[in-house]
Amino acid sequence: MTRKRTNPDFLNGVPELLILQLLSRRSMYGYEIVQEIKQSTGQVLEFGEGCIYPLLHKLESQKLLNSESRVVSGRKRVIYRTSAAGKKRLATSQENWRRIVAAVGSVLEGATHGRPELA
Amino acid sequence: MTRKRTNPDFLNGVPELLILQLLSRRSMYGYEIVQEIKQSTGQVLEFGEGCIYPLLHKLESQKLLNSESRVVSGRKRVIYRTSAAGKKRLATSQENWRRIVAAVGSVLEGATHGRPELA
DNA sequence: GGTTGATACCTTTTAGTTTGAGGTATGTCA
DNA sequence: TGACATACCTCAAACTAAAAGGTATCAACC
Repeated sequence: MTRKRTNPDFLNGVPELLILQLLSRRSMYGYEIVQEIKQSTGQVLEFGEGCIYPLLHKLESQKLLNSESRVVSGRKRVIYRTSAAGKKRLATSQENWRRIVAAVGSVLEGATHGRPELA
Repeated sequence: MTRKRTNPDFLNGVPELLILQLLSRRSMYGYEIVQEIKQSTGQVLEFGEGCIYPLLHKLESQKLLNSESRVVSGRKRVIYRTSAAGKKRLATSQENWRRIVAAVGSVLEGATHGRPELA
């Protein structure tokens, strides 16, 4: 309808973080990643192909991912995997994520200035 | 080169969430909010005035905030407070935040082991 | 008296990101 | 044959925070 959210709350940078994480465990191809994120978050996070594919290309051009092309039963697959540099980036990105989650949590739970009142 | 991040990772929508939260506890003015967020997060989050002021105006125009002008020792202050509608929005926004944090966490902590079953 | 810095408000421009819609092509199943 | 899932890809639109600039008052300092 009228509200078309092209850049929804709280999701900025999350696709990149998840891609680096998933591909550090095992290699996957784009379409698979889209499905995997959907499933493993119980449909809470759903990033479309229009989000994932450009990101894979960007991360690969930054040498954070390695890729390899295969043909499986007639269909082309491009298989990606997090590189060594990608794992470094993943580590700092994870830490950044946790720092921010903690900081937001401290405001939400009202741990401002020694005022441990009710929430 | 000094890369200029205009929309940094993980922060999308966070300023709005924090503003609604802070102003649901007590009324504050813009400049105060900027300082408060900086302090209460230990400098982890620092949103400039160019981010906060436009947001205050937007939230007020959406009736999520009430405002009141005062003059304190010659300086004008616009004091804001979260409205009833704003508290509703705050509640859903908080829940959304927690859902996303949990979802991302489930991927980040998702061990290398087998597949989790349906809930 | 003049300069600096902190307070307090505001706007404009810019860059980056997800979305959604669109496109191509193959294999499988009814 | 048609429909559908798979699997890849691209592009414009919409939204948001950052940065930098602007106005004005007051307190402190030399």
